[in-house]
Amino acid sequence: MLTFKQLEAVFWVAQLGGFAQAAQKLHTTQSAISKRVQELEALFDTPLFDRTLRTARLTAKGEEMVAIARRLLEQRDGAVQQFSKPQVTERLLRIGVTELTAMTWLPRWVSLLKKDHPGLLIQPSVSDSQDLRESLLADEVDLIVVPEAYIDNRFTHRKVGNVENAWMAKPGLLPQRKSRRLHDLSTQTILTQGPRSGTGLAFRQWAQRTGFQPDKTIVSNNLLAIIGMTVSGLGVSHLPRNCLQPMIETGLLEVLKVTPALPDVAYYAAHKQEQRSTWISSVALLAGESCDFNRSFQLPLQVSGA
Amino acid sequence: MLTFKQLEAVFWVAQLGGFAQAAQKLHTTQSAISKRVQELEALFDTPLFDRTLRTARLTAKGEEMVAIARRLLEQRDGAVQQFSKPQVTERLLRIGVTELTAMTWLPRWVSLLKKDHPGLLIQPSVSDSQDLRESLLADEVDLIVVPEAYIDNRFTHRKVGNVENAWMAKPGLLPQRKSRRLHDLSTQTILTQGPRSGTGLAFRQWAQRTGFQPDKTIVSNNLLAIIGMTVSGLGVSHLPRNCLQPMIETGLLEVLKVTPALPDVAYYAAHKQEQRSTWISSVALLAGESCDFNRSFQLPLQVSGA
DNA sequence: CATTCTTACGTACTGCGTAAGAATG
DNA sequence: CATTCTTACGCAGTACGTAAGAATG
Repeated sequence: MLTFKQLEAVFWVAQLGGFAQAAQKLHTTQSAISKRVQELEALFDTPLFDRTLRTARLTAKGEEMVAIARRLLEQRDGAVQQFSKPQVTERLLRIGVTELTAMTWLPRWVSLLKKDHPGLLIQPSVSDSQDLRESLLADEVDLIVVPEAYIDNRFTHRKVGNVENAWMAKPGLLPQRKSRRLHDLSTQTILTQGPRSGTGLAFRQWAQRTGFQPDKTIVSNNLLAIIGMTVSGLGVSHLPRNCLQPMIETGLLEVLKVTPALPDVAYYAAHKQEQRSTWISSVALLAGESCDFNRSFQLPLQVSGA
Repeated sequence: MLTFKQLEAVFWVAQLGGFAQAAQKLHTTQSAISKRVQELEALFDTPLFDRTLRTARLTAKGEEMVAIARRLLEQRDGAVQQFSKPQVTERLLRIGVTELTAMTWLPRWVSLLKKDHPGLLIQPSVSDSQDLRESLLADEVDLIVVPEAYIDNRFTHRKVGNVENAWMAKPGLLPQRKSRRLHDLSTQTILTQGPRSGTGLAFRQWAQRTGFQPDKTIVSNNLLAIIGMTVSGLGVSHLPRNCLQPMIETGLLEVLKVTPALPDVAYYAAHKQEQRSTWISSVALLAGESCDFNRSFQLPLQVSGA
């Protein structure tokens, strides 16, 4: 069983360069530290320190473990700190959105919020849907806007908009044709988002259902990166249609008519049902009013000179 | 002391709706679960379950704790799984970049990589600099491109480029003037990135040194969101200059001449020094060749209709 | 009165510290 | 031969299981 004590041991040994120093730091003895490290080594059946030298030197696996330990310990300390502080400032509104929202209607929403609630401190953070959902559960944000799939009974939610998707590619990448079947795409490199993203998840599930299995894929966790790589002709991707209209009109992207068509994705604003709820509800309402995934935005990326 | 056992207890009690079920799941007794939960409640001096009901119901704080527990346990399991798998596929290249890189020269880099290494599976992930650094340490990515501040002795690194920053705002937001002092900005709302971002960190340190203390700030973790809000006139921000040239030319943004000037930020490609290094080095070299933060890209955002 | 959680108590065991041992430079 | 980590061993405290108690619906 992995424990924090073990992680603390390897971390501080690595940090301070010795078992003795780590022992002092953790208010225990060298012996205990040695044991905890050995437990960890036994657990994963791999040495973490090079014992041939007199002084403790990390192995490659040890380096990795230290990095993992640092992360887990930071997570723990952060969680403790967050949980310990009794209340968040009342005039701070932390909203979480995905990239697509950030690119389209976030500014308008913030703008309306500032007008309706002057003096309010707004903190918009952008992340993938799964991260946002977890942040909301852990009370790290007050309200999120995510695809339907990430909505949960525990949240109060309200639909804010719909996103229409389409297959896109660099014009000329594929032979010109009126329309095509999904199968025709499977030899192409498919650019898609990771499983932590709403669009990525929806696409994966849809691909599963339709039995679509592309040969090659490039996976990224970032919409803009996908768009950029698509524009550069690195592959075919499924992208929000309407907001990319200008890029289609200027000939940077081409919409591919493919059957069956990609599904729409519905977006919801969600927050916890608590005391602040009534107030937060008005924020969610404003989200619904300002939401517009179809507003066009222009070429966000250079065309690669490859 | 917070332990995984305690977290597992509250998590599974919440998940399965009872102490007895959780006990079964964790191969122990109700009594032990009860104790672990009580330890946690004592640790934070707050009830996690409502004991007035016959069946276990979470309190508000309990909900929060469950979310925190879920996250920490997921982190742990992920770490274990990652550490347990002996080796990553040799033909998979996982690169980590910041948003700015994703928006400017990532597609070109990927394009060159595909040309030089056909058949290579490329996985670009986009995140903040601190995240990327941690991911590299934990062997979750093979190579990252981040600002100088996040480079570490443990990494092999190579400079790839330089980013020139400037103060920007929506034209007309501030009274027209040839040039201004930093002090003149302190009454404006400052849009800036969070402390986990390279630019955000550099700015904070710089602000500290120059004694700049803005009245109001809007903090986000996303460059695109900052740009969007700036274009919408929500405040003044420090942004990469050259790549936003088209937005300046089309009158969406205005560069403010302010003394003292904002510092440049140097970007480096970094990777661990290991067996694969020689190969990875060539990837880093290509990064240096394709890097160009000054390539213009056009308006990535709608103008807010607020 | 059945179900669900808490409390009490005796036990087993894990993890700790002391101190001696091994290895290195 | 001093320093650094490991091993051995006995001890102590912790966490556990059993079983009885309290509270709820």
